[in-house]
Parts: sequence; structure tokens; C-alpha cells
Amino acid sequence: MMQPALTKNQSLVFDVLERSDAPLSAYTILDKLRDNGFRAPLQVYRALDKLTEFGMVHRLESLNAFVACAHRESECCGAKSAHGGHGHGTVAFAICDSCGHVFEFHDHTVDHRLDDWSKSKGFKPAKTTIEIRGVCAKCAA
Amino acid sequence: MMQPALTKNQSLVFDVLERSDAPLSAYTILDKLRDNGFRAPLQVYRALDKLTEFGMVHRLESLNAFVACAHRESECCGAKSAHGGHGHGTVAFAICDSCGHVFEFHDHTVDHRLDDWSKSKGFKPAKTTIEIRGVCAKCAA
DNA sequence: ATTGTCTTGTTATGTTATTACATCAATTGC
DNA sequence: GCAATTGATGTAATAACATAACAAGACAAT
Ligand SMILES: [Zn+2]
Ligand SMILES: [Zn+2]
Ligand SMILES: [Zn+2]
Ligand SMILES: [Zn+2]
Repeated sequence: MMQPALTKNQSLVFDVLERSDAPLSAYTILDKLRDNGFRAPLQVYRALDKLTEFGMVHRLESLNAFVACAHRESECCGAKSAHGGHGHGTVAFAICDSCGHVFEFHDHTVDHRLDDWSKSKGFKPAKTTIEIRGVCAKCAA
Repeated sequence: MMQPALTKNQSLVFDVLERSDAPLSAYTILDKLRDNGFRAPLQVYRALDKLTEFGMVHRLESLNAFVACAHRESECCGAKSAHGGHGHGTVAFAICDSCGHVFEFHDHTVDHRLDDWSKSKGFKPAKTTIEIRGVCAKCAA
């Protein structure tokens, strides 16, 4: 999917996420945007839905929170989605429970193994979630 | 962790989950146990916490729901937790969005790759979530 | 019996997400 | 120009998921 120019609300939500160094819940985003005219959760959820669809934002299922995509094209094997944009395949997250920092990475072997399992069972995967909760190097020190 | 005998509430919750062929939310479990004297969410959540701790129940993060463990010791490489009981390491789930059936499996290679990533970054993993949402063979047919 | 620990019951509250409906703006076809 | 369509927005109400706080009961160890 090619991503069109962002609407006003989408831009506001994305900017908030990009400036944050930890995942934010939809309601936290809402609070941060009250001064910009946001009054209801739906304004946030609608923007998040689109941004997620564009691949610019990821939802962290184990946290019920959202992060701006931190995928680095350069340090990646080149796994892309069929979509346009900077899209990517399955991505994994390591989430520090101490400082909240999220590391986004891609592992081709992991993808491949999960694909193999799916193929062997005739399971048709649509979306895969991989999240490692733990403590980052800095916080563990 | 060795698992002690289950308490009354823990048994009731576990039985409900074991009889179900799809994941159940805490509130659905609550409804099913009204006739057994359950009146409040906390009665369910407390039991679920313990059952999860014992490794008898898993929480599906992408669904906010719970399943009884379907781990087959026999078809497993032998990855065990340090705990007693039938404990296991990281397990993956394939969840059919059509019929709700959940396939629980373990892939040693995947575990190993994620461990490698953690080690390389000095990240200390505590709990890993792997969930594949899609459509099962039966439903895709 | 007293203490400590674990489980339970109950009420209230907090947090996350969606439904329903009205409105507004940009685009397309005539 | 002027419908008709489509997509974005605003607002209120509600649903769904989860925890805090406190009281009371069960049970074992001393
Ligand atoms: Zn990304
Ligand atoms: Zn950290
Ligand atoms: Zn299991
Ligand atoms: Zn199915």
C-alpha cells in the first residue's frame, strides 16, 4: 500500500509518537494532543489505524501501546512487504520493562522457521507478533 | 515452580478453559462461573494469575484472552523451564481468526535466534510472546 | 490461642477500545 | 454549477478489559 500524505490528525499523532522514546497508549497520546483540539479517543484510534496500515507505527500487543516505526532499512536483510513505502515483513520487538525503550529488529531465520511451521500445518498467517519483554543492557548494568 | 494442588476457584477456572476449544476472555469465564458463585472479575483474574504462574494456562496478548496449555510433552524437543511440573520455555501460538482454534508449539531454532539477538545486545529477556494470527487449514479449505 | 500466610469476597475505580450518528471537505460525474 | 460519492472529523455514549483497596475467612505452625 502506497501511503498518501498524512492528514492533520495523522500527522499530529505520528509526531507525538516519533518524539517519544517509549511506547505510548492511545489515551496518553490523547492527553498530549488536547491542546491541538483532540477531545475523544476515537480521534487517536482512527489516526493510529491508518498509521499502522501505512507501516509507520506499530502496536505492541503485550503493552496495549504504540511506537513509531524504528526500522532501519540499512541494517536489514531486505525483507519487504509487497506494499510500497518503507514496508517490512514480520518484525520483532525487545521492550525494556525498566526504561521503556523499544528495540525493533528483523530476523530472517525466525521468519523462515515460523513460515515453515505454517506451511507444514496448512496455516495461512496474516500477522505475526513477536515481543520480548525484559531489561535492556543499559538498565541491567 | 512446583505447582501445589489447585484451590477451588483455580480448579473451576481451569476446567472452563480446558473444556473450551477456543480462547476465553476473563469476563467470559466469569459469566460461565456465575452459577458457581463467581461474582467479580477479580475472582477470575486471581485464578488466572496462579494458573499462568503454574504454566497450566497461557495468556494470548493479541486477543486479551486465555487458553489452557496444550503443550504435548511427547512432540517436543525437551525444552523445559527450570521449574517443576510440565513447564516449558518460550512457546508460540498460531491462532485461527475464523474458528478460534489455537495451536501451541515450540521451535527451538526460533528460541535460539531470539536468544542470540538478546545476547548480542546485552538484553535480558524475561518473557517472550510469539503469536501468529491467521486462518487454519480447516477454515482455509 | 496467637501469629502469619494465603485465599476469598466485595465494592469501586481505572484503563483500553468501539458503536452510532452527525457533520464537513474534497472529488467525481453530469 | 450541482448532485452524488467518498473519506475525514467531531461528539457522546457505551463496551470490554484490568486493578486497587479493604474486610473476612481458612489453615498451618508455634
Ligand atoms: Zn517498523
Ligand atoms: Zn532499559
Ligand atoms: Zn503450554
Ligand atoms: Zn480455523
